[in-house]
Amino acid sequence: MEIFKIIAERVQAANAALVASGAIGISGDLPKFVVEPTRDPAHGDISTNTAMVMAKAAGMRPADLAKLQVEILREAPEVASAEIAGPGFINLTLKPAVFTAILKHAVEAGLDYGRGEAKPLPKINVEYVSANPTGPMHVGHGRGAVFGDALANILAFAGHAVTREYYINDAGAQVDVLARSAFLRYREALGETITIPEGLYPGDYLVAVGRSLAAQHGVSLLAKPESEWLPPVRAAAISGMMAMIREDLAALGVVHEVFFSERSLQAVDGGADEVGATIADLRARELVYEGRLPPPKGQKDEDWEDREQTLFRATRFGDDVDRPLLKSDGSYTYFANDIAYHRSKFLRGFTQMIDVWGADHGGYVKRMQAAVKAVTGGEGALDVKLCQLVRLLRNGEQVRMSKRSGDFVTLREVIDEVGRDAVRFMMIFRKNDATLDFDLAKVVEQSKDNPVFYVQYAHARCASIFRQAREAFPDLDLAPAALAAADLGLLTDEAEIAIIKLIAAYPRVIEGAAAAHEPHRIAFFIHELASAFHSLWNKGKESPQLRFVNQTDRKSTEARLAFVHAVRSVLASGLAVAGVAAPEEMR
RNA sequence: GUCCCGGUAGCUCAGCAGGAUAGAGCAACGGUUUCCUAAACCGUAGGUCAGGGGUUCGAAUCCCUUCCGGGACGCCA
Repeated sequence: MEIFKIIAERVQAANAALVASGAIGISGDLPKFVVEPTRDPAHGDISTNTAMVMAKAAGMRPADLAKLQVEILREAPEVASAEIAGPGFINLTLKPAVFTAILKHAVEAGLDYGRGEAKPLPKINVEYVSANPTGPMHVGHGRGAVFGDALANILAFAGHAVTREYYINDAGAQVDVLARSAFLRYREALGETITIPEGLYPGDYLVAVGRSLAAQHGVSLLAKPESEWLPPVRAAAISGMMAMIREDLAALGVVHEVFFSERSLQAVDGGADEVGATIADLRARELVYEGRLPPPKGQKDEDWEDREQTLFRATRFGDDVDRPLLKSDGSYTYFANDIAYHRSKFLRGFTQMIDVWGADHGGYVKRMQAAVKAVTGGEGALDVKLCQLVRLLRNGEQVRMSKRSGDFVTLREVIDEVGRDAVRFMMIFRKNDATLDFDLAKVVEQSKDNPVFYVQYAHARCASIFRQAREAFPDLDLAPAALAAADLGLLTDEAEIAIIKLIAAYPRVIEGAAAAHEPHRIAFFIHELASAFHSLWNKGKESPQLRFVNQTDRKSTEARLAFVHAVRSVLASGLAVAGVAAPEEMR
């Protein structure tokens, strides 16, 4: 088990014993405390604030309380010494055997080190990308795609059952516009010269759709009225766009298990009217009513038409205003469809939902969370992760992305230029809610300025050490099981100990990143580990006795190879979560 | 007018669930290569955590407020 949890249990037990013996007078639940790694090695290995958080309830001074706790904690089998410091911290120094045991475990577990125990329930639905099927993905979509994918990886690694889902917006007016644009390309494919009017999609990615329509239908669609040609053209265009999007996603290494069609929620193409059912459901619980909304404030409201409409009582669940479900023409609003969609997730057994959206949808969060609460009867929870904009740069100069002209920079172009690994790593090497500068020139640089390279290089160095060892000691068994048997107590250098502590913290980092839904923590962690490792490597230049492979010292070489194997595993594990390759060499 | 996100070193950003003296990288300056990949490392310098109140033993972190930047605001998706 993870060391921080073990110590937390020791503290818990100590507190319980003190309460039971009457030494501390607290009734009911004990206050929550934290057990965390110390930042300063002078403070020992692990520190807890338990005395400080309990002091008030116990009516004691933190120091007095800590004195009682320390006496018990000192006896714990993992603890070498325990001291009270500062305003009442309890600092624990662990026995060296604890760290060698952790390292040994990491060596044996390899890529499984840090993996969480399988959690029985609840399963989690992560919805991400969900780019409209009206064109190729751009860089902003790419950020959401990588973020969602890495988040799903972390949750899965932490032990959750995860479903990765893509919501296809194939029901709105914009897919009709797409169909009309494709129809023009169809006519073009039949030999006409076309001009694409304002308001339609000009991108030449529809040319192929037009050709295949021409091949399939010949001239037969030309004579038909729009009401007849639109459905088949729309279907062809959507499937063409989705095929293109899937290719873009594949180029990023992103794979969804479920592609969910918005259209499938409606009474079209022979489907059931799930949206209507959802509204009826809510109406039965008096969460839908007919009423009027106040006009939006601070805006010119000349266009405002005061009318009665069908509203969802979002305010009852924390939203600012009730939200319309039907447009003036009687069709469903996008929001109504979205409620039905999230209801479908709930009906499919998901109580935990995560949506990854672009930041421009921030105004939509409250109402969607309100809807999820309503539609799940309070059983479900939705977390929305907003990804901020990506600014594309080249040597510090902003690259213009003009969607109107149809020649904007696509995600695919960026991947082709700098590679999947660079795109993926950079996309999560920043908090999701901060804007991201993505410099096309910098991310292909092979230097420490480029974090992608820096981390991969550390991994390659680990591999290089093993190649070295094979030459120096041809008879040495390099299998993990054999390495784990080495005398790990020989690893006593400060830098080595510091890295072992990082390795010990990895499971905790995974758990924290999974709980907070923050993939960037993994990226920063492996970057830090890589840095510590590069540093140790260079120490070997000045101090040959610190080198990993030491021809004259078989014992220490064995121990260090085990150590390097653990470092390598953690780097590889973190890179895998990020979806980035862990290369053996980088010549 | 309301709501959401951000404001931390000259620049780009971390800061884990409130903890001990606020950390990296870049840029600047100074070092390290007969030696496992110098594609790397070490050191120096650099801060009123936007401002002001509050809660707390303790605040960059939580609450209120002001300022600045970005985004959103019925019948678009």
